[in-house]
Amino acid sequence: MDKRYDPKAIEDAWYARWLENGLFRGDPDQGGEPYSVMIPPPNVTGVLHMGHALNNTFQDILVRWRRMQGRNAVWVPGTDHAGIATQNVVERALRKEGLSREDLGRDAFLERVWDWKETHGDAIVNQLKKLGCCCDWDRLRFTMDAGLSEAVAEVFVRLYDKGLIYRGQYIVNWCPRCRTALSDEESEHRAEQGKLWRLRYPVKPADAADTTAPDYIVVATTRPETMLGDTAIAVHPDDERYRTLENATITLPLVGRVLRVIRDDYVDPAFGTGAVKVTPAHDPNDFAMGQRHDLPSVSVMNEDGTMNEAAGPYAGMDRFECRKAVLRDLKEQGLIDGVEDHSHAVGHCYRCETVVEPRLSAQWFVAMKELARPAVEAVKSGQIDFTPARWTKVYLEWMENIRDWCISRQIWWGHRIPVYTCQACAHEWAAPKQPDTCPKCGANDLRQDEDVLDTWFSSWLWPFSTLGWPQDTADLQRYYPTHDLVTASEIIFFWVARMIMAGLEFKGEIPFRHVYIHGTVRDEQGRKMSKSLGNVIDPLAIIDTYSADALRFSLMMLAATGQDIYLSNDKFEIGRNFGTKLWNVARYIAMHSDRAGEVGMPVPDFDPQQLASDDKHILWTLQNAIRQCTDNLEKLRFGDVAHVLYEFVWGQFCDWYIEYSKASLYGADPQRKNAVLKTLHYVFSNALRLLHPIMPFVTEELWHAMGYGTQNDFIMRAPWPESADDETLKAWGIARTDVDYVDGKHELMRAARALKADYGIADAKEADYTVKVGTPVWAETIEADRIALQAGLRARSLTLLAKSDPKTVMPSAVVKLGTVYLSLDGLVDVEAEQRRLSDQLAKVSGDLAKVNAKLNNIAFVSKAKPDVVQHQKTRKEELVARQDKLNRLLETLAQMA
RNA sequence: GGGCGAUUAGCUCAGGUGGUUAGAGUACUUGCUUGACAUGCAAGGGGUCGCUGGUUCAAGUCCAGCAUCGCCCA
Repeated sequence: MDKRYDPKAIEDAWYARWLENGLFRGDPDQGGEPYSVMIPPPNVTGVLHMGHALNNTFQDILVRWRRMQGRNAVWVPGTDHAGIATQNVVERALRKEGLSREDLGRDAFLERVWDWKETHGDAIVNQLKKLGCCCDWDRLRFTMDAGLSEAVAEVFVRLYDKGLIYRGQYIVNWCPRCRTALSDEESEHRAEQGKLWRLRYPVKPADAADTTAPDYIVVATTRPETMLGDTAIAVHPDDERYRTLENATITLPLVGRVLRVIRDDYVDPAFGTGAVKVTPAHDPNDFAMGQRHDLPSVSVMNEDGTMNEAAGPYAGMDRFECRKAVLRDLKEQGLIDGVEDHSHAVGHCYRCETVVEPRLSAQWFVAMKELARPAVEAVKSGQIDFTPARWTKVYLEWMENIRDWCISRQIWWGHRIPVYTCQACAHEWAAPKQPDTCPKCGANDLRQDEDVLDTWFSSWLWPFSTLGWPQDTADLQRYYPTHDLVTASEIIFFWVARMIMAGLEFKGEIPFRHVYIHGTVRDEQGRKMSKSLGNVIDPLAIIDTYSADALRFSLMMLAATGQDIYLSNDKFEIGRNFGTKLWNVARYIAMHSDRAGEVGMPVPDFDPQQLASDDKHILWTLQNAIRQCTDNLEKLRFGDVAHVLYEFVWGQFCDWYIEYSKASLYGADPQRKNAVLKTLHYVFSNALRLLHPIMPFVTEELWHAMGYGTQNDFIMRAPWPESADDETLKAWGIARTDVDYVDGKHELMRAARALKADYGIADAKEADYTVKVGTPVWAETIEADRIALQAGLRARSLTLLAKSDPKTVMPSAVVKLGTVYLSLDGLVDVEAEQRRLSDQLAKVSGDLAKVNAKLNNIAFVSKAKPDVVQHQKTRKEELVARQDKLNRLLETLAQMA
């Protein structure tokens, strides 16, 4: 093996070999309990960012793990057509050629979009491959595919025929730049510091002689330009202040329109002046009032946000320019009553960030209430659960207050709404396929609706449309419902909730069992990563510098369940260093092995006679690690899995067992050497498999380098480790006392090294040690383990004392197994030694006082659980023993001084 | 305005159902070209667990209030 680990040399190669061997392929005809995951389809315009890397690493871990467990696993990948975003991209390209989409016409434009998709649409897919994702690429889907389009049309027709899709004039979120309607979810509200202007509308009393009437009524608005479309003034029905205005004439300034005064509960009499201007064509609440009071709607804006003819002299101006002009003119006429700063939430287009304009237009909607009911039930009953559980509330909250979904978009790229109107008889109907004739009158002059559907109208079918629905396919039968859905909180409403509704409505079954919501990737300062902030960390650049494994492992180490992840470049050193560590330990093992392969798998028969306590300890610790990994994966606690493995591989295996093994591997006893090698390979081959889901590449490389698999026998399909049962451990002669002893030995060795360090002796330098064994039980064990202990301590000599104390004064430390002394060539610094032991004593005495306080408390002894009390008693014994030893050592020193 | 989350070492964070001697990574200090590894080894310093009350034999952990920050929905 190379001295240096070079991930670049192996990652792409292994990925290619996995592909060649069809290891990612799901086969519905194969046995095994199915396990399926649907990728949250990234936009076809997308470029892999850290959020994708995180999201897909989780999924890849789950799929690889389940596959190793023997499940019939499939991970279905794909992209969505991202209607608005993709159209924007292509339009931008056209503009460079001086063309607009209208210049091309609908068909030619769509051809251009398809061309673009064919050339650029695979970018993100290829990037997922760099990450190592084991998606079944043969099943790659695109929301505009023939199959998925068929599903979309089918669903539309079903809902239409059921009366759940309707068209109507409503206020929608309108993006003047994209020139399309958006759903409520696509309009992102952001707090903005705006202004609230108070405008004066002149009042002419019904009775000219009435002098009590005010000269004007004051209304407040944040969007003055909309006043051009006002058709009424509204006050609260109980508001006495405005009684006199009932029959007065209110004139709309600048326009001269006469406004009605209406009384409506919607108005909050305590807010502002208690009177509000009503603009039914430009505000959803005003629109509702308009409906209630039969008000005319005057739209003053064009699709692109410029003012139309109804705006009179302002026609042609942009809406913001018009705002300035209106304010200027009102000011000239003395009709501005005041202005104040006002912070309010303003909707922005989630694609282009343009300020959304509420606009009256004819759109298609899905009535959601009926669809939501079973979807609420599915979560309430626990059929579907969320991790972390708190998202359940968020989901239910939204579902229970669900609003109808605006699904029409005034763009060209997408699924065209399959509604046809007969030009002869005006019959309107929805059809899954383009009809030739009107089913009512037989005429063939038909017109299809011009709009396309919201992209999410195809994404919400994703869990079953990707498996072939509406055809009843083998895939569908085998892999639906899917198991885990891994996604971010941002799209719970957009996507997760809607998929649940669609699954239940069209498949009659939930689309997935578990929803795992992970956090958002942020920069060091906690800001979202964005191109405009320039704080993006590009996962591909990280892969290039540190490797995909390093990226994945680092992300998992940092991923606490559901919490946001704060990243900086140097965070990825965690994974890189860990990968290097793995590589080096493999080199070490390989260096000492002539015939590695035969001991990797399956589980070897360990001869208890041949196993030393350290061997038993690492074997026991491994079982523990296996249990914890499986357990944490089942609970979707990815961060814990990474931490368990890090601690096991580095903290236990490398730091202790490997060091311990050196004495045997460099030693002369072939039997010991053999037993240690066997243990090394068994532990390492298990560790590699446990690590494989997180670090697929380096584990595959080492699996082969170590000879654990034959040429075409990949770790990818090696069995997931199972912890040895009690019987096996017994057969190997492993008992709890072995583990306790080695833990105690580690403590002793650490204390002994600290003695060296305190006296400025390099760790590498050999020293003479004496150990006074504290408990008779350990005496035998330590004596039997003397060689290993001596080697571990780098001790030139090791004197074991069972009963007597050492004759001379030496620096010492008290540990569970006894007292360890360091022999010095020079003089002992008595004062320093006294200080050190006194510090230890102070700590021990402090702890003892706390333990005693508990045990002397009758309430504690009588009320606390017996095992808790027992634990404190045991601890007390330990502390007392330590205290005694320390006192004795200090006495001896005192005699010296 | 409503809801949710966060507040633990200089920094980034773990601490499922209350009982640990409060941990990790990183940064820092000191010493190490030890035969897997300086992308490393060894030893160390560093914490009133945001504040105030409460429940309990026992609170970083549960409850209430407050403060600061962040997110979602109006």
